[in-house]
Amino acid sequence: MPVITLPDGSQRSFENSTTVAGVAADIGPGLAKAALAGKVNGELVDTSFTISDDVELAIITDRDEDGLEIIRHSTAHLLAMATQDLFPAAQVTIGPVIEDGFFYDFAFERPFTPDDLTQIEKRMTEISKQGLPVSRSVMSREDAISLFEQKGEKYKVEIIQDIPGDQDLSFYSQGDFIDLCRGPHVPSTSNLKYFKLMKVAGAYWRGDSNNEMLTRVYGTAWSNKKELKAYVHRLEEAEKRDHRKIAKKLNLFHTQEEAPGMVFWHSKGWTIYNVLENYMRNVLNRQGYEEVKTPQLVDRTLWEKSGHWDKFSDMMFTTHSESRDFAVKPMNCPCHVQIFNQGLKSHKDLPLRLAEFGSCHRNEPSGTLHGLMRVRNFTQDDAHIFCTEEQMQDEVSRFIDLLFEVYRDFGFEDVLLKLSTRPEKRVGSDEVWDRSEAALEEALNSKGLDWELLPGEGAFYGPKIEFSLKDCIGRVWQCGTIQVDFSMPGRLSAQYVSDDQSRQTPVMLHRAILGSFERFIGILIEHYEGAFPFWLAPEQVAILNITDRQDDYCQKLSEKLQDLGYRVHIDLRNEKIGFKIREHTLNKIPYLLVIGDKEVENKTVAIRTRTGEDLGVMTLEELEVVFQQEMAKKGRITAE
RNA sequence: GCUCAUAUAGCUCAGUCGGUAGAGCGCCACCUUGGUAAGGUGGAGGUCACCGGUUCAAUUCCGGUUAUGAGCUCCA
Repeated sequence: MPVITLPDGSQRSFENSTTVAGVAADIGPGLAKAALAGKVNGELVDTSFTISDDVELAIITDRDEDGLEIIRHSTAHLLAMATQDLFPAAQVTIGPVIEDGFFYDFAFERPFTPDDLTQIEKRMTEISKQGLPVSRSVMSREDAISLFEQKGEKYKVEIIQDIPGDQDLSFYSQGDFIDLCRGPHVPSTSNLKYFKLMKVAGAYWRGDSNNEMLTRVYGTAWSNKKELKAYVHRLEEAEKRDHRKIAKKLNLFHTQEEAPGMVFWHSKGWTIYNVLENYMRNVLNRQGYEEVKTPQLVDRTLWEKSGHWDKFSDMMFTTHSESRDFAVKPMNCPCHVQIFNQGLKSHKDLPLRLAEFGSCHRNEPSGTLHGLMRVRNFTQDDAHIFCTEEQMQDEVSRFIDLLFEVYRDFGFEDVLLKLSTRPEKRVGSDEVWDRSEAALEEALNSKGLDWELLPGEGAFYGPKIEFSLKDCIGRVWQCGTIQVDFSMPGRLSAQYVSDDQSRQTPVMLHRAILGSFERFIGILIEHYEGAFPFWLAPEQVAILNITDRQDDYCQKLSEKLQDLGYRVHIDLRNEKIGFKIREHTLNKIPYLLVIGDKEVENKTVAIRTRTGEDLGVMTLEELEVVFQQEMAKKGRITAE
């Protein structure tokens, strides 16, 4: 006689064992219809789950986050069923839930076309309308293997064979479709109504590029029509933020076939770049970094010594002169060690922080290039900190503080942190890896930061923390990083004299805050949707005359503001004021100064923002105050 | 690098079931001197990405190349 405790604390008792669906029906017919699954003592189960003991139970509907996830998971099954209905030769593999939707990977003799997707989606709707019951069953491994072998589903057989242990496996079927799955699933295909297939793509079996490529179908699913529509709308809005589109409109940069993965910076984009570089230069100087500059072309032998040639030679651009091989530098660190190695260093010189805005080239695979986010020629706000092992922790900690301080200047509050640990292919002893991983982890934990562990994702020479930001459609891009390196200083013979006169090898920390200027600017464009805050805007203020009677005044005003260090766009064209305002507003210039006879007479400016706000008329002195406040604020979100 | 898709004027895009192309915006000239998101008139501008094939004829069909886009793999 089970007693069931519901989330609100109320209890219901039943004569005999019942099911989740039974409890829902007991509460009310509305809930019975809406129930998608249950949560029994914190564990998600199907509505058909039998309850015979006293339990805590929550009925899951499409209003719960868990409910939405179940809908997406079940929709992936619906997709697989529809696909096999239409293309019986297609083999099923995996179909997980992802952010905003799901996908399913199929093995088929040819990739699906957009037309196929339309057909599949139509079939999914039909199956949904049939309201096929979804039922769970349990099979032994042997039975499961023979069943799927008989069906010719060799990928499923492989998956089943890889599940460890001898426990029975659960299966879900709807109509004559059956799939291996842990579940839970919705009780009926009629619970799946608001979905849309989004795109086809290739994906490697088991994520390994040595394996065959499968056809992946992406879809999205929601609990109601409104949410589905909102999602589609959100995607359309995000597309407008695409940095490649905005860059064209605002004339920031372009790329062309002759230089794939490299950027032709136009004047306006390059202005932003320079503002960023000078900003970082100031930040780093204040933090005790020394700026250096090292060669673009360096003899192959240095890259062999550093270990990079071994791992990355095929991704380096090389050139040849006077019977020597050179590589265009893919990174700055070996060069910085060369500077460190000039002159005997003392422990009193540490930590020594060498910074360089070094332009690097990497021959990234063509398929990975992406606007400004992934390029073949980029410049990092790169620096290497040479320090003792004792100093390492403090340097890492100081760096993290600095990074967050810098990010706040751009209004970034949402930063994803990841700690990547030792990969299979690596240099250095396990003991050294233990210590460096612990140092990074401790630095994160001591600040109480949330972070994600990525086992095996570290660089070959050491573990790293990555600081990532999201682009307009939620893709995550790594920007900042700090990496511990116990190996390269030794490989390149870096040494210092310790306080006991012995020669020691320093630890090297590789670190960048913005990461590549290219990528960071890409993120900034999307973050601000092209409306850069005053301190970053390529043109900060536009001066517009009403008629040519005000030309002289406008010229003098422009010179004055330029002398004060502001970036001025002066527009004395013979156009109507409305036309000019529209144009410069669309170009997202933060402030527009309108100058007519009245302003000339009173030595004032009429000021208007790009958001259409009229700030009235003010003197040059008052204007300066406005501008100074803007400069000081940078891109910070003022918390009030 | 892999899979699929795409490539037409400076930009956004239409079009040709095979007979060498069009719109809007922008650009140029002239008129207009106009007070807060588009004044008027006229004009110029394209080897339809590149290389081959089929054809009397290819921007259009087919193949290849390059670049771009989405995803996968990779990212010192």
